[in-house]
Amino acid sequence: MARQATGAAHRVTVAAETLRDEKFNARRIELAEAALETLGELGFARTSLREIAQNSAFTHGVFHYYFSDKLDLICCCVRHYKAKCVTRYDEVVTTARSRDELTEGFLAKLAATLRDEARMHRLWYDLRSQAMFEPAFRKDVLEIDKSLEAMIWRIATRYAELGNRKPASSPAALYALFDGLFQSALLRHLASDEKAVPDLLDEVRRLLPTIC
Amino acid sequence: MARQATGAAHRVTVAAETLRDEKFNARRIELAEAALETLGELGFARTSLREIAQNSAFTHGVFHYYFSDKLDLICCCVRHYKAKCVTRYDEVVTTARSRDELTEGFLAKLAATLRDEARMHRLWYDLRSQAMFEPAFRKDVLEIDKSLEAMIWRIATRYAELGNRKPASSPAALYALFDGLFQSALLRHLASDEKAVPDLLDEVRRLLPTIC
DNA sequence: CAATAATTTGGACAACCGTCAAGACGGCTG
DNA sequence: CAGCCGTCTTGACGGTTGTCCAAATTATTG
Repeated sequence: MARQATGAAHRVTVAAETLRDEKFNARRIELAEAALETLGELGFARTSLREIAQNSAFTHGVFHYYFSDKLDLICCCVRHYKAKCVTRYDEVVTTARSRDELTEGFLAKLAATLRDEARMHRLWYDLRSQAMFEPAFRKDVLEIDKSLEAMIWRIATRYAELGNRKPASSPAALYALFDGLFQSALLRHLASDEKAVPDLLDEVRRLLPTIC
Repeated sequence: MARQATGAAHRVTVAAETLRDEKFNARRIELAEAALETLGELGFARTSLREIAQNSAFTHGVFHYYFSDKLDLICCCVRHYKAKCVTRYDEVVTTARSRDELTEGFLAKLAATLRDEARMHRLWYDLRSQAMFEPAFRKDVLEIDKSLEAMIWRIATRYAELGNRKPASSPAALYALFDGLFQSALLRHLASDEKAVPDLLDEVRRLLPTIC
């Protein structure tokens, strides 16, 4: 393609290219979303491109057309997953007018996401573990981890603010605590432990006043 | 074999059987230990029986003779790994005569294991994530998690005792906190983040007095 | 020392994997 | 309408996987 076009012709070329790029990217996300279905069901280790294609409306060739290889696809999946996750509690944080309101709103969302999106969450933990082996995943995973930490920190600071206090520990420690609790609860929940969710809620309810 | 043997003959038969069983089991552990080498290097998803065999002194057929299938082998690996892990801090806990002594002993071991046994630890996180997909892993993983929680609890109660206090939070919350911190530090360490270990030590040093 | 059992070997098998490429399809442009 | 380009389908490829098995080897027993 004529990269050296100038003036109006150049602008038209550029516009057409960005349009195509956007379309291309939208398709990538469509495919990534379909792949997430299967990945959430089977996990990274057991998921093949063919299985992904079979559980979707696409053929396995399309995936190779839009992604350079399997890692590229899964990186795209992880990155896309991030955007949906990080804003989960933002509405609760901004609308809550008291500590109790924030607590109950947070706990409700926590329980709902643990129950309804267990497959996506277990995929996240799977991929985070994969990042310990596969360098190609690390950048994205570390970035998502940072933004999850920031998400927890927003909740904590708002909770503290509503009590005219400041959080008693660092963002890293707070995130580690909630992440650890959630991970443990998720495993128990997936193992059909009926008490997993209520136990998590009890624990968090007890913990919140002590950390802020 | 003559199961209905009685008296002395019976006892001899039983003795021979248990001896054989023990030998059989010892071999299983030998094989599991060899498998752990490769599993720690490649992770669950990328490890095949042939790869395990090639990186060891055994042929791939032996593994199938001692284990009914791949899951059986890996379950055995996990179970064996457990025994080595859980006692890591016990000596420090029993010999420490002051809070500072316990703190420094704990931190030293923590840093050492994060640096020297990173591969085994990442395998543990990998397998714990696999348990969220593979029911066959769940029982063993949940059991190990419980005993790791108990391990942390022993440290915490001893630390509290040395200050004539009681731990300020539940065993589950304490374990979640330390596990979360360790997991995050491990990922950063594997990503060649020089500050991963010192940051973890700082965080734990700051945290210990606040939780007991 | 034979004979029986336990262990080990290494190859065969079908199924599956990621990757690739040749060609078909359909819309857009000149 | 012809030709091109981006998109997509389909099937084939070499390699790897878990599993199994018959034969060889070693250990144990009578």
